[in-house]
Amino acid sequence: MKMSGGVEWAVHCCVALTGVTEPVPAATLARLNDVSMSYLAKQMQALARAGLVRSVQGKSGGYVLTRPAAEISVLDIVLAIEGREPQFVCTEVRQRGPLAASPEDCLRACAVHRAMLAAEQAWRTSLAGVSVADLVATVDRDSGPDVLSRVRGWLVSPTS
Amino acid sequence: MKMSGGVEWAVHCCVALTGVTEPVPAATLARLNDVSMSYLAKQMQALARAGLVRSVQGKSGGYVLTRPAAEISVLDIVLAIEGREPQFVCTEVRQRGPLAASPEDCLRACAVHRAMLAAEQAWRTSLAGVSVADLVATVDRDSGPDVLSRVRGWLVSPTS
DNA sequence: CAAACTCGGATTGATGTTGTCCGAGTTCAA
DNA sequence: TTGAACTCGGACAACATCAATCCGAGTTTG
Repeated sequence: MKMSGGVEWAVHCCVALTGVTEPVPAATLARLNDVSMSYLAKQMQALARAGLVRSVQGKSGGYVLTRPAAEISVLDIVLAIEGREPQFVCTEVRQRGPLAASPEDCLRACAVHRAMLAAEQAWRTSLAGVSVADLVATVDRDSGPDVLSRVRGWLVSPTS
Repeated sequence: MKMSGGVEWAVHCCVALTGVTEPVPAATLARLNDVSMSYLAKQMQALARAGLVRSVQGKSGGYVLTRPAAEISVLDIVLAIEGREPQFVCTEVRQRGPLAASPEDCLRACAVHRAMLAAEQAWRTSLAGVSVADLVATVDRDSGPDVLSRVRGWLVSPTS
């Protein structure tokens, strides 16, 4: 029930990529966050497979956001990294054992399953309501707009 | 990000234990659901450690609910099995790398962290709003009250 | 055209979950 | 009182998934 640590990196990378038009290599993003370059590359590949970023190969290649930040929700990123399978899988215990219910009585999901689905839906709705643009606005409000500006400038021409 | 399969068994066991005053052994609960006896015992131990059920040892021992079903939420069971650690752990990437923010600028949780916390809170709130008594009522409404009655009777004197 | 730089997937090690086992303790009955 | 059977409880392996790494395929650029 623990979320993959790569999700945090992926979200931070998406925030940093806002406002940058040139492709940014995975190695640059890794140095910015001081994390493993190879492993962050794996997360960026997952984002590319999900269509959130576009990968550009070649000498001055890297990753670019495919959509405006306002159209990328945190849920999109989480699903791209963690996968689309629901967190709770019902094994239909009511159809097993000596008092098994008949399959025709189990057309609707069982009560336990429905409670879990509702909770997961609430979770997804909350994440879907926050976009990368919202995160950018929050950071600007908290720490000032110059923080992200410096990050974007560093991504274009990294020093060190 | 996948929920432990033992959670499903634990919730079903709590539902089955409602209305039963005598202790029910783990072996009986395992046969009812046709699952591994030893592994279900592990889940029941976790419930006992969390104080949701009381374990009675000896010849006619077993497990009994400690509280009325209306006072046991699904969240209580999930936390007892999965643990109380939050699903998202912030590693404070903003304080790392060449553009690291100073610690005094990080007194409040970062925007990413807050979004994740809000989603997890929504998930917990949804689970906390469903009690075991609610699940019992739902099953009674869906399949009729005799289904759970037969289960309770079987738990007291199992055949086969 | 060649060289350098990029992404992409296949490979290995660490961590947590799933499943199993046997010993400590308690209750019941003789 | 004594014994025996039955219970829980924690310690023990097997499996799967996550974390981290490496090298090859492809592209751009000079």
